[in-house]
Amino acid sequence: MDSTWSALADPHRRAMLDVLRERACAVGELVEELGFTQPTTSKHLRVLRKAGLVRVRTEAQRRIYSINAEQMAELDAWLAPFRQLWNERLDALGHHLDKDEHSHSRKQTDED
Amino acid sequence: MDSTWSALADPHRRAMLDVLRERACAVGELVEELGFTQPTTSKHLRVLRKAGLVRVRTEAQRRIYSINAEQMAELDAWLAPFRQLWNERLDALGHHLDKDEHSHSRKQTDED
DNA sequence: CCCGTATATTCCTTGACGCGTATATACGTG
DNA sequence: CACGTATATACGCGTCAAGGAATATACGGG
Repeated sequence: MDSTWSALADPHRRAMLDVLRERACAVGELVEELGFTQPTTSKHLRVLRKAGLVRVRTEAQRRIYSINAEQMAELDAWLAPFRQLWNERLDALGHHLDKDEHSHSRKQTDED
Repeated sequence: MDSTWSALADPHRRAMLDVLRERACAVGELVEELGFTQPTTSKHLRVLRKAGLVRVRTEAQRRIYSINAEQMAELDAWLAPFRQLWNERLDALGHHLDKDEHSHSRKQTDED
């Protein structure tokens, strides 16, 4: 899914997921815990909900949000084929430690 | 890292990573394979590079891009604590299949 | 040194996003 | 039904990212 990844692009939303991973929370608890305003929190929760990353359970006036593990599993599913790459790399490091003369310690990725 | 996640928010860039996972590619090959224009491809590659998700190797005029497995591993590291959640869920399904009366089959996430 | 190939960058416009403020809706209580 | 609590939404604004077209840079060959 596309909205799933764009939902994770925002660090605030990842922080919310980190909290929700510990326990399901009402909106007000997230507001207290993270310090965002209530409308902002609700709007981020809406994005997470549309992305399928969280689900809601209504409990009187309160909305209890919790992680939707299945959607998180989809993220993991996309990541899974890449996992083989760093396993190979770790394996390679074990075999011939300095074959690439530590060239990976050069920072060539943030040359801006 | 923050730029790492925002880089993945774009489906084009995820597609590029999917290609690069199979084999390292020059820019031109990515252009052919994915059908984006050359400037667009270069710009997306720049984002991926700044995010640390790919690295470049210069080879005459061509720039060979490849996955940076270490940064992908960081994504996996963030995802890891959540993995426990769906393992628990799968485990729970195994033990008492319909304890939550299949409530997770209701789509309450895309109510927009 | 000029040229062709390969790639990066700039400029510009447009659309999406996040925040804050204000307001609307839902729910329980007296 | 008026009220307070809890949450969601609408609006206006500033910022930012993406795409297209044009241009600039790097490299190798004759």
